[in-house]
Amino acid sequence: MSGRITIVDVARKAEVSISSVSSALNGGGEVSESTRKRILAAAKELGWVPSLRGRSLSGKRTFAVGLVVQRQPEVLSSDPFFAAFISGIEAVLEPRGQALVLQMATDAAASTERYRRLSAEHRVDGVFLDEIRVNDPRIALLQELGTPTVAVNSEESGSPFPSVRQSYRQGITEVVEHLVRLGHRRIAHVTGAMDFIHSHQRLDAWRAALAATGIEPGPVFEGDFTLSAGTAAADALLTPDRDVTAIVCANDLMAIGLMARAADLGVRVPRDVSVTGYDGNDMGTYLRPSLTTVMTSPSAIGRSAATMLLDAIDGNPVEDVAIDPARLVVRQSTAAPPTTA
Amino acid sequence: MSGRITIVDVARKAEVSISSVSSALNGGGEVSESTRKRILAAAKELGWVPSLRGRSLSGKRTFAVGLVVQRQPEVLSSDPFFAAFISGIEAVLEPRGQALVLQMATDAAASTERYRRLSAEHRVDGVFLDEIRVNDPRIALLQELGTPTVAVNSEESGSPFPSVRQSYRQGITEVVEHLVRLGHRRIAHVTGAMDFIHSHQRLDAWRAALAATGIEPGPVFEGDFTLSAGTAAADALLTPDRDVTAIVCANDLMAIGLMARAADLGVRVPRDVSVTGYDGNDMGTYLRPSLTTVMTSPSAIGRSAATMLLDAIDGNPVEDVAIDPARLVVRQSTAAPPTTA
DNA sequence: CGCCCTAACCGAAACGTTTCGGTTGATAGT
DNA sequence: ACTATCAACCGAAACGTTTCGGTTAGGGCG
Repeated sequence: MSGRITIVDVARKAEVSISSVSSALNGGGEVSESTRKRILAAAKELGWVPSLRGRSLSGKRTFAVGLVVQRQPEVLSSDPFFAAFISGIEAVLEPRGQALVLQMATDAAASTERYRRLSAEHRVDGVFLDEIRVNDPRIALLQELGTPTVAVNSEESGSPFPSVRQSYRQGITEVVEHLVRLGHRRIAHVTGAMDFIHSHQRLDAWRAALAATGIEPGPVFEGDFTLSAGTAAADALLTPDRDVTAIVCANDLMAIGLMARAADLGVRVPRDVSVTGYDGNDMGTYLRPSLTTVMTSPSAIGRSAATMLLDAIDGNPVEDVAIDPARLVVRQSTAAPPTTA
Repeated sequence: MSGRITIVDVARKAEVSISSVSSALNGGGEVSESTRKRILAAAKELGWVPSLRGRSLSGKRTFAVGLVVQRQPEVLSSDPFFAAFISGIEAVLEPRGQALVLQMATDAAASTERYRRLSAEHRVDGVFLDEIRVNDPRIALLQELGTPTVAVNSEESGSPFPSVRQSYRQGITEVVEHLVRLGHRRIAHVTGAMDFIHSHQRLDAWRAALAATGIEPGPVFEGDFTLSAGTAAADALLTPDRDVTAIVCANDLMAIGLMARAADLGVRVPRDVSVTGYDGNDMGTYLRPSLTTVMTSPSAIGRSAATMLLDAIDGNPVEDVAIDPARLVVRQSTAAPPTTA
């Protein structure tokens, strides 16, 4: 109904050619100030908004960017990362008239396929690359497609795309130092799914921080970032003859799952064992005990990533961005180890 | 780089006209089986995918649908509803070659503005209308714009758009009956933000269920769906001289916040007070005590909504859909009231 | 006064599809 | 043998912009 008016109607009303209308809007060509005003007035009066359809065909731009998230629905539903990440992206996109195309994929094959189509159909001008995996096939694909891309927390060297990163080292070092200062000497780690590079990053950071304090690394349980992995970790680590007094989890969800199972096993947190998470999930504040964790900034990451991507699309040079490092937040789930030898 | 090939290249390679290529793909016109094969082979060999740019200009279709979510970032970050809802939508969209444009708005004005632009720019073929508010201005707007729209959990009569609904009555009735059966006679309610229609729906259902059992409604605390509203509710309802023995919360987040504060106040759940939520947040399973709640089906709602919207866009008649009602899930946070008079 | 320059504006092509009326050659009917 | 019919295919317009080369009128200059 309302979509009928086009640039032609505006041109007719303002008594100019359509090329002048276009120039008036985009500030491109030479239009006198008086006619520009007349044109804008006519456009406003008619309620004309340039159609993206015509615009993108002509201008080779879509004014949209893509994000493909690859998750098992299970993890997704309780993971707050993406909501905040996306809201950061949107905060940048909206004032610039861009839109976000969000797609979901359940496995790696589906995920690369989505990127391929996004690019082949010209649905977006650029994409975000997040949650990078070991030997991630999307990297080669996006390079081959030539689609402008911004990576999130990619590896610190050799990433072919500009990247925004929030350092995990400091936060995890702070966690370990915090535990050591409390007196812990036997500190375990529950990893994320090991096909993600950030699982390795966090594991390595945990090892390095322990090495720096001269303490032997405790047992490592291989998790997968899910709540249920946390309960499995509890079963594995909280045996009656355990010597572990603290457990560093690679994300909050696993820490929460672990604490739930600990309660079932009669292991008290933090009195019997200290537990830490990673992310800064709101929920952690409302657990009892509340969760000591490392606070990340998904929204800030989204803002930076979006800014970089739009710059890259415009053909401007883009530099890597480092967000202020994720930092330790001490809450109730950590305390001195039990004094019993 | 790879985006250069067009329908013209395919036509040339297959030695036909571009209109035949188009027909071969869309199954529309009359093309012999042999040439159709030849055309498809040529297309495949060249790796041609029809450009959405051209397609949408010509066909007046964008092959995208829009969702605007309006939330304070705070709530969003820990609310799992949207992730599951979106994944349900995507499950339907993807096989049909459609994409989801996701936008975020922080207040009502921004939200209507996003819908307006989405429509004016022709960025999408239709939209979802979710989290409907009392006197929601988006309803009149979308009617005026004429954009195909599917509503989620709209009011049961007088909605101008086809709607998918999951009944809340049964679940809340089950909650109340469950509590009454346990022996509770003084049952409070913590509402959501009262500008949402579903806050009223849940409040009314709570009242009705109590009325049906002949019990007077207990106190009502006006919350806003956030974790911190839950703690405020705890402070208001868990006074030392309280007579309330059970609290029905309008969502899980508030129940979780409430339980956290209850623990701080030394009020034991469920021994001193029973608490229930609404949604079926995964997290509720991993709290101790775990949360008795009403399990909703955001993913199924998303699937139905997407199916309906695509049908509406195709001009097919669309009927309202009712998802299986949300049902009570009993976990640890509910028990018999304390026996002390 | 004639020339060139420039500001201001216009016309038309181009972008990549779909669609629809038109053409062709073969087949069927009488 | 001639025409009506039909399957198969083609040509060109249309969708709504942007862009770029071209035109015009006016002004400055020698």
